[in-house]
Amino acid sequence: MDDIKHLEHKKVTSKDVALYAGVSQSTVSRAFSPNGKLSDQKREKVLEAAEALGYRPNALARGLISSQTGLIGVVKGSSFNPMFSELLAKITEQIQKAGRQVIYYETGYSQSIDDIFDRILQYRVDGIILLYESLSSRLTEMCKKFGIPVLQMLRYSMNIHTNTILPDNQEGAAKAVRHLFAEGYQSFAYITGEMNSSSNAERQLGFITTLQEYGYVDPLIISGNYTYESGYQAIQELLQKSTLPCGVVCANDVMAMGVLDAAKSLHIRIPDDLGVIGFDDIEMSRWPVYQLTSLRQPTKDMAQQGVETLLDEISHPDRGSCQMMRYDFDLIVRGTTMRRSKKIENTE
Amino acid sequence: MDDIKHLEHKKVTSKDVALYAGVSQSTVSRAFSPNGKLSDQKREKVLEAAEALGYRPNALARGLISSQTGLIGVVKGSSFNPMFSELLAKITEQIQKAGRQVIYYETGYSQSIDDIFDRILQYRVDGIILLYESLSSRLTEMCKKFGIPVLQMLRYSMNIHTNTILPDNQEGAAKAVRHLFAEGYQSFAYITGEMNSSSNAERQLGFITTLQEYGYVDPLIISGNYTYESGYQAIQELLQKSTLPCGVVCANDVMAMGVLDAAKSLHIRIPDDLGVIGFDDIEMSRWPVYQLTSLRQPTKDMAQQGVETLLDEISHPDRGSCQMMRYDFDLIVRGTTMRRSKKIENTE
DNA sequence: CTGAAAGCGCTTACAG
DNA sequence: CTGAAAGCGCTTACAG
Repeated sequence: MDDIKHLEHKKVTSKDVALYAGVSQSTVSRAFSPNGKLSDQKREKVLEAAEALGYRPNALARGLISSQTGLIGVVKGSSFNPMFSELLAKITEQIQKAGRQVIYYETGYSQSIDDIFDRILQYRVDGIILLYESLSSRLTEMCKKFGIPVLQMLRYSMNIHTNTILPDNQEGAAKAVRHLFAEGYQSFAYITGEMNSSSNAERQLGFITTLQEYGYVDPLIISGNYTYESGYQAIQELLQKSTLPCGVVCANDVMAMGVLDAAKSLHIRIPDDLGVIGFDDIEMSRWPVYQLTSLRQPTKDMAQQGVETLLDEISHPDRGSCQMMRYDFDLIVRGTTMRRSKKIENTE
Repeated sequence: MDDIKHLEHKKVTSKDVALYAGVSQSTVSRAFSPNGKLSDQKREKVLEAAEALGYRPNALARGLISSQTGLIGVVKGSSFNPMFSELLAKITEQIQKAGRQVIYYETGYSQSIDDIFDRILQYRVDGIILLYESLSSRLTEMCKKFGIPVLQMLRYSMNIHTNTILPDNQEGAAKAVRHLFAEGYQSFAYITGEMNSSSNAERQLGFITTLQEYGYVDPLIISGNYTYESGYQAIQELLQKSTLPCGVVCANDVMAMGVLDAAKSLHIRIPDDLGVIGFDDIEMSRWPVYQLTSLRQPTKDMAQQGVETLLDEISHPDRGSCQMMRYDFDLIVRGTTMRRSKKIENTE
């Protein structure tokens, strides 16, 4: 029993450390405060005592009194897309680096986003990041009332004024079209993602308007839903309504792979008869069997800039900024579109 | 200016609500406590006032006094494997359902796991879940001192006594071998994952011991590292050292896909000449081009049981349990191994 | 440079 | 059933 009691010095407080070090409790507090002024001598004494007792300042008590909890609420929309996990990882990294913590929520299960916000606000987070999840005006209002900055990432909500970070979907699609054009395709098609996705809408718009610049009106649009199966099936409609060779832009990589696999089974030559581009540049795009040309989101930049912007707003609550920041896709060119470049290579 | 001040009734406390409702502050507190006894009449009054003022109890103050913060620290090892993201999602779901919050950390970046634990402990979490991350004995000791229960998932640390949840890797590999045997393969190979992975070690062991039961000693083991490329290359060694037909067990699906793609390029017939099984049952395994037989981890059960076990330990800190819980893989049979069953189908 | 004291927003015995 | 009061573990003016 004595042993156990000896081990159980769990709840060590600044008072205990003060007693042990022979200083006041305020001095202990100062030793652990970033901006606490203290003589080096005393600080060392306190730190030694703290070390000996296994003391760690209680972040809750700290947060309660200083009204900075160090907590950032991160709410992720539920989705199978690995890009979101990647972005979550990078956001987490940035927040950790800044000495803050992520309090994490995922929507789409039992909890509605309203319930989640209710909880987040109870924990008095310093700020909130929404990852692929949209914000209602009611919630925006609530955050404003509580003075909590919000950052939206990857999703755009109409009439909601918060800082927002998005890839430049329209320009990404434009890059895709220009590339296909440069490779010599003269017929074009776009396979859509889900209809309620703002990313899809912007990509489709970019596809259409860029083709208009080249004099193509009313290009072929085939309905998909971001799944492999929908890409696999899209090829039928494509063959009916378009002539080969054709350049196809898919709203994501997974669909593009469906297109490629279906095309192979029909002995359609890639990239000669069919050029294919996807969005996201997922890991598989590099695989020898696919060699898929794709548009990659600059997740690292977005995460970095996003966290920086949020932290900036936290330290300057006065300026209620609401910028929309767009980030360019990188076009990663691979075998599924290298029609002309390949030919040149071959004839050299 | 008046407008702004009017909007800025941010920090509403229980005191404000008490004043508004004409009751004492303790009464307000009771109205929001799960086990606070209060007359329905007063409760209603308080809830109305709270609603009117936009009051939310401060979880930090609550945690400070009740020494239950409602926070569960979740630490995920950095990895590209989408299975971990899936498990994270399901763990998060369970924790949310239980009315607690996830405070999330990811290792592998700048932060060492020691630093992460330092932060976690400052936030006085009620418990910690380690997801594919191993625990040192120093940290285990520390958590014990603080009285914080720890659950390990997907990784086994020697001599570390905490509750642990793992898939039954050895039995999973055994299932794979038995299935290949039933499908008529008489030659076998295993392609390994990374050497420091306990999952790989267990799967390899299951592969070898099960074959021994069938009288096969010293089966072919080919080195891989969980990547597509390593699977793609493994086929060369396989063709040199084994005879077709051969049944191949791969330590994960991604490698299995490398094997399949390489085999196709060499015109090896699947499943007649080569049977292939992977682990994880990732989304792509279902794709028509792969139709990969795979072993699926019961992530939902593991998440459910894991969170339940942890919460149980939190409410009963006395019994310092340290169980190892194993979960069976489900064998999902698809085209890459249906040798005999396929033949039967064909001849019918 | 340091200590005594007030207070952050709650919960919970303790009375009545 | 309800209120007054103590206290959770800190930070931070306020003195000295």
